[in-house]
Amino acid sequence: MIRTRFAPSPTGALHIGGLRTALFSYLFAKQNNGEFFLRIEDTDKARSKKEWEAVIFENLKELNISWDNEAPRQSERGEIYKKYLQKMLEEGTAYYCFCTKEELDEERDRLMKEERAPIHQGKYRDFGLKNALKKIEEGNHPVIRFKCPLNRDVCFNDLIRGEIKINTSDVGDFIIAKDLDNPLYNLTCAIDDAEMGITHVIRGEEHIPNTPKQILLEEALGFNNIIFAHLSLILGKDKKKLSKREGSTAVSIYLEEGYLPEAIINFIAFLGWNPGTEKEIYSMEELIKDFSIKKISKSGSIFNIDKLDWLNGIYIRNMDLDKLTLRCLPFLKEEEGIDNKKIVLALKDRLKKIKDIKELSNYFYGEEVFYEKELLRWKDMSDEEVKKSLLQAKTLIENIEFNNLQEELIKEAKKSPSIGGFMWPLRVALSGQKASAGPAEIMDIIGKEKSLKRINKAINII
RNA sequence: GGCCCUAUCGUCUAACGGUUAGGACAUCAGGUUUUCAACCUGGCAAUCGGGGUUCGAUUCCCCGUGGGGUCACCA
Repeated sequence: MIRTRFAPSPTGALHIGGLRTALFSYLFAKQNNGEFFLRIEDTDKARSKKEWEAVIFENLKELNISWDNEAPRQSERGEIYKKYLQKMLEEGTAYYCFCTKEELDEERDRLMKEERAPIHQGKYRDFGLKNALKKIEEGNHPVIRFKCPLNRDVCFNDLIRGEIKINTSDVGDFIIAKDLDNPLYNLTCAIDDAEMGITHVIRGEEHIPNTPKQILLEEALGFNNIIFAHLSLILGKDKKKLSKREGSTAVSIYLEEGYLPEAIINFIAFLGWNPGTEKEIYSMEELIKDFSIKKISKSGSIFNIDKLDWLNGIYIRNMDLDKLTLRCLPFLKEEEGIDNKKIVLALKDRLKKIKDIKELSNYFYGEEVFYEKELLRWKDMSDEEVKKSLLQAKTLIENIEFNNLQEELIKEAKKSPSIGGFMWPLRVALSGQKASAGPAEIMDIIGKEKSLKRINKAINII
């Protein structure tokens, strides 16, 4: 059975790149009737926070990405890692290293100066466990390094990039644990992937340099091989990797702004993948069906918010009105006699994201609207003409039922010199806006009394 | 700097080695509309450079160049 996983560190919000990794892993597992797991990589005790963990869970749920089983926390698996570490130490695939930070820094600087890769040369590689243990007894605190095989090519077949080959001389004796109780990423990752029975690891390109390390660890520990697929990065406008630190990369921000989960998923899926047809609107079910790891593109893609806006607009327009209204409610005011559902209907075509409705709906509420007198003027009308037009509208409105407003207005407008000359001043009188919903829609929402009040005010301004 | 990844319109991308290099977003123009949206029609716009291989290269190979990643007692 195919098993994939998403293994975030709870050191910050779920970000766009992480979401895509999770999504692709999820899609791949589900389309193969496999399992998709979550794992919390919180070995960095200082930076990991339970709050972030909660946010990540919450965001994934809201986006409809569900996982199998409960997500294990690495911080609770210390004994397991310890066992493996001891085994490696005994078998000699790992060793204690007593180099000090200063020593290491010095070595690093020297190698850089020599224009070589700053890879630790393994001073204590052959020191021997017995000697090391004695040194520990004397009060030294070593780290644990992997004893990397010398000058060997590590090859793996990346599902997206094909064969990748890295020589162990470019890997070096990397640190796998600070001590027996504090294992580091590469070790815990290799162990957990094996213990969880992960078959395919789909992750970001930044992990390519970690892959040979994990493969070497797999070998040393006698685990099965895992198949890797490395996704290209999602880039910012500056063509640099989207950084966790920028607020705008946090998935939660997009959710809060009112990007619909379906739209976000659809958009993210198309960042670096497409079905090869011209179909662009995809539900999660359709994605599971059509997704193909072979069609994932190799080059990085820039996060283009314009396209998200467009997609989100489509989802908003296609949404059931009641559901959409429910979504909009947090951004709308409450006023007696005002039907918010009607406001949503009147404005939905103008929304890029749900939150937009907050600004766009202001003029429906309250008694008065404020604006410059000049705004009431349609093209080169004179003051008298504007006033006359508004009076004409006033008379009409006083004498009709609010049933077929649009029809009545058009009928009346056709009697005047120009339709615009009638409609524009009326619309501005009602909304106070250069751009707004139509006068009929506004009056239908705010009612006769408020409409007349606003028209009267406009007449007085002129 | 070493190692690794990568290269088609501004952006996301399509194209068994043979296409007028296609689509979408953005943009521009027109239509519709009282305005703004929405909607419809149309336009502009790309194969990084140089060598090969081949009858033929966006596609395969090599070398440049550009971009990115990584080289932590972070993950």
